Amino acid sequence: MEEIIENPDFDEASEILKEYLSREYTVQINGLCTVNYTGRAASKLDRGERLLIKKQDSALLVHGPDNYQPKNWQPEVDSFNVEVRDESLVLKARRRNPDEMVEVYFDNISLITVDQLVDKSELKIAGHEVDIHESIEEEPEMIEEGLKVVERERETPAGFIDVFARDKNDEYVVIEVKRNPDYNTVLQLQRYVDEIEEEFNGNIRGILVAPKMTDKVLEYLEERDLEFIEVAMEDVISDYEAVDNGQKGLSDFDAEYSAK
Amino acid sequence: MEEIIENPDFDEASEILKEYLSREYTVQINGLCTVNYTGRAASKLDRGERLLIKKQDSALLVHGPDNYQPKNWQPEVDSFNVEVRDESLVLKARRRNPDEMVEVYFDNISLITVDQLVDKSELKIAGHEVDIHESIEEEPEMIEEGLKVVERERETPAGFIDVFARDKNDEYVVIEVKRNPDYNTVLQLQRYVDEIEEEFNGNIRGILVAPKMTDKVLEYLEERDLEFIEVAMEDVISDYEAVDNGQKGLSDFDAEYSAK
DNA sequence: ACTTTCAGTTCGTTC
DNA sequence: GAACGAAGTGAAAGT
Repeated sequence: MEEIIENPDFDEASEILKEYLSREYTVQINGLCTVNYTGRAASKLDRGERLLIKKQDSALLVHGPDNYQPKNWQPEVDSFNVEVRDESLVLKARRRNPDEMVEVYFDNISLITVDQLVDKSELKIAGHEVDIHESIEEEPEMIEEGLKVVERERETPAGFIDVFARDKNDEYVVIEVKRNPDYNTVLQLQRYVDEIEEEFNGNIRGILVAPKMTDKVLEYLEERDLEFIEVAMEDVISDYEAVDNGQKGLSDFDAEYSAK
Repeated sequence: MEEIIENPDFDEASEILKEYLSREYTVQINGLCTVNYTGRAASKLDRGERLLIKKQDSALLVHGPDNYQPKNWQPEVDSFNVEVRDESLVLKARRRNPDEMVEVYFDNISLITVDQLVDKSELKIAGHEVDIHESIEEEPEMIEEGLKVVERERETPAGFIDVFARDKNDEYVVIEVKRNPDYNTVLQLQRYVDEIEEEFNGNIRGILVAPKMTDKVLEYLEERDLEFIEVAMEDVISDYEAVDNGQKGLSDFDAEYSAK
């Protein structure tokens, strides 16, 4: 921990910020401030107590007391500017491309901490659409008995078909995989089926594979004689093990106290 | 500032966390940890130094040293659990609906701060799609000389038309507004035009209005004899004033030092 | 560098 | 509560 400063005056704060903002340090500022944003859109945030975080890659976050997402942010700041003016400390963070700026006017700063975090680890996520593709390719029978994958990412004039297969009767099957299927997914699948029917001059089955489904989308599918197969997320992430202590499921949780 | 504790041992940390996690305090923890997530998907994050934030509405964030977005999160935690086990402090945050859990295993904690932030202010944003709609309605000639709005949100079997208007020759015009237009936007507009042409039995103009455009989407438009009008974001947010000191644009920024 | 597609999307509004 | 669409979407992969 490089610096921990409680209730700094603006001159002191300004000095610290100028020293650390543009370098690879994680800077946290708790304070009372107003915030303006101009760029792709425009926003203003009236006076309130907030937590500012400047990360080591120059990303800037303005967090309020609630909501998991920041009130304001800047994914990448090209230049910081700090000055003391009219009884307030002004922090400006600008980036080009797109040209946008976040301006923070501090009325009071209760805490500044400066730290250098070391974290080379990567976040590995299982359960994406691509994982479902792979599961199907490894184990086509999870979709349907007798199914054989012919080709993946087959190109048609309407785009790329996720999985192209043959069923147990040796008929062609077009499979579209979606994590969150909607009306457009159905239209897409229909377009693929139309293309393949034209190419092979016959009736082709179209199957939408997804971990969840809504009544409305199911209706659209049935209107077009398309099919739906549900895949359980557990099947997709089954080979996935948590890092520590075999914490694999949600079962061994014994709540001691509850939030809110 | 309620608490600032440097390098607490696990028992001390555990005590503080149990006291404040489930109450309306903002808790920040800097420390070395691994993180697992299980729920809608599954993820694991190997050992690294990170910043954890528990907000006053029980939202939980796990931030790494870079990237504006959190590595792991929980928008709303229903129950926290803290225990010291095998030389590590384990923090579990679970929510139901969807049922998911974030588990954090601390190997070391360098700082815990507890604060109560007061912020009732609302974030006001200008420049959304609805703002473009309103600008058109107030000043249709920003799109084209002689344009008159006939109806907004006109219903067709294909969905709702953003703006339905007549041009200076009294011909009907279908206007689709999009902040980030893509291929689907073009298809949508085409569907609306088809519907209106059927209803009025004649040729109808279709215009896509957007603050930006890509070459590819423009091609799609031209292939279908649809038109594109660019609106400047400045026109949409022109009546918008920043909170302090008349900071309206990006012009008065004088960089003192640059980031990265 | 631009385009396209997905996301533990999230976050609204509306029905 | 489900459904539909927008986001200062962001991020990644392909071109």
